[in-house]
Amino acid sequence: MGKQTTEMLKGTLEGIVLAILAVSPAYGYEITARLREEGFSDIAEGTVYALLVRIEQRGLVDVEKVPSEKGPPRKVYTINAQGGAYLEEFWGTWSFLAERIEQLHQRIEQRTNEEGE
Amino acid sequence: MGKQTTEMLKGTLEGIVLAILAVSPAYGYEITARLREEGFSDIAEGTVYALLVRIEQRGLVDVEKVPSEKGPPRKVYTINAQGGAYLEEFWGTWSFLAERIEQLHQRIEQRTNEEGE
DNA sequence: TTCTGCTATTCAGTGTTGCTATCTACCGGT
DNA sequence: ACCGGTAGATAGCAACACTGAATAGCAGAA
Repeated sequence: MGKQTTEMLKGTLEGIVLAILAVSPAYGYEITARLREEGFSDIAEGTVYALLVRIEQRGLVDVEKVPSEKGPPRKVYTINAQGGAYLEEFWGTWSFLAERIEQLHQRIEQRTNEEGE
Repeated sequence: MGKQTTEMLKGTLEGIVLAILAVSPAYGYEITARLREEGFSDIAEGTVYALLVRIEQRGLVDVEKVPSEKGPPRKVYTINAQGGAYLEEFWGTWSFLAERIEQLHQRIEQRTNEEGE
């Protein structure tokens, strides 16, 4: 994965994971798998587990231990009210940023085209 | 500024500044001002200067000292070929991320609406 | 002159975050 | 008994944005 991607994920990965949990509860290993399905192919497992610990400590998710047929018990994470509020805020922040950047992008594309004419 | 915004800026602010420089060369103080105009109202000056040092050391910009009528000489930054390439990559990375997140967002909005019906 | 205010840059220290690498642990099949 | 897949935890590292303060030059007011 590019270094740019890594840095850009900072601050967004948390929201992405919460968004995934908003679709349906999941445990760490599963979340990693879903991330890969979503196209985030190279997110390290360690990263996800560390992130889950963080959002649990902040009280954004509820946790339940569920025995697994295969391997050790799973920690299933469910987004709660506080997490929902945080996610709402996340979308707001994201939209703000995305709009400004999109504007900049378009302004430059325009400039580049004008130069070419 | 919200903590979410701060974290989200990581990895994007660099691209944003390069994008601003792609529109036209500028010096630090001016860049801060432009950022505020663009809507990034609370970015600290110290942050911008530190970032400029970084991109200069990576050779993404050319620097020229220009005397100022007011205050100390200005360091005018111009984006160069390498910086242009980096910026191209930035747009790619950004588009990738923005698409995935937008997808997730829409999936959740949809789900929420279905629930309400 | 001295002080204040604006322009302009620099720097040390801090906190958050994602990555790497490694470790533990449980289970089924060979 | 061993290995591969499932599942989770952790220590150390690097990158980045923020805070707060210091430095520096010049103009006009007190």
